[in-house]
Amino acid sequence: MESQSKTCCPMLQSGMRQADAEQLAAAFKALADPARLRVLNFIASQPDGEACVCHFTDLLGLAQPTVSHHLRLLYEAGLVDRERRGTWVYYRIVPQRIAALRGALATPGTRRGGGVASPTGRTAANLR
Amino acid sequence: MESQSKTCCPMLQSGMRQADAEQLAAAFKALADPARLRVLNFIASQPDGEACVCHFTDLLGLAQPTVSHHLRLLYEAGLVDRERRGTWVYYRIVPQRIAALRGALATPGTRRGGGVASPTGRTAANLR
DNA sequence: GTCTTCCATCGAAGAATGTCAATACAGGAA
DNA sequence: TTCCTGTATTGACATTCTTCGATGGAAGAC
Repeated sequence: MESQSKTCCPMLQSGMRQADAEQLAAAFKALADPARLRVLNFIASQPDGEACVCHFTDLLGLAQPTVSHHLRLLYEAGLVDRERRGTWVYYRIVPQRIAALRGALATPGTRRGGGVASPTGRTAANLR
Repeated sequence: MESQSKTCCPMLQSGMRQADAEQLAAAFKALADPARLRVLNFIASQPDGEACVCHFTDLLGLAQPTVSHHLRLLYEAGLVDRERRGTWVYYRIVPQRIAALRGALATPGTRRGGGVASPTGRTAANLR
């Protein structure tokens, strides 16, 4: 058998820049919490695509300030939009933003390996 | 104009259970770091779909134990697989796992709102 | 055997995050 | 105006995460 080569494998400098990685990571960080995922799921399950804050506390079993905190993170991440109507505040999902995250996980073209933000495709750029 | 109703909107109990949300959140948490995203992107950009650890330290500009820590998190999250060949250890992406996360962000059927793990579709169940 | 290289683990410091009680703010009703 | 209700903000605490230096283990070269 042929012996192992001296170096492990050919270096092929990747193209994902640090700034892109940080933006993408910030977006995924907003998803990386069960309470926030359940909020998003709940909004998406509503017939009119929106939900008011008053339901989230019961849904999550968390204190109201905690819920408000999570909603703020989702809002600042651009994943949800909000609108005040009278006393209540309604939240709805921003579909383009979700789609952008899905795109970052897409396998660009025919690449095997499951994707994750192509270096050349610059999928991360779609996020803002 | 008709006055606001006394309650904000009809409750529609969602179906995402806490356990599902926690599993999904754990997976997204593994993605929620720029270093780990760059690792995944780098692996995906390799012609043979794998990369050895020795390249990651230069790529990330982090200390070797830090890189090893991130690789461990990716491995424990099931996002990458590893194989020792001689002195070196090679990592490759687990495409099904990435696809499962992408599926959790998919809009099931014709639902508006961008998806996020359908309550009835049980996309989160595909993760393990 | 020893030496060297590559990678993982341990232990600790600092930063970030999740949670809640208390408080503040905004809008409608009386 | 005052009161009440729904939501956001503040401040504090506990937990988790990121990072690195020091150390340990595995495999090949000698």
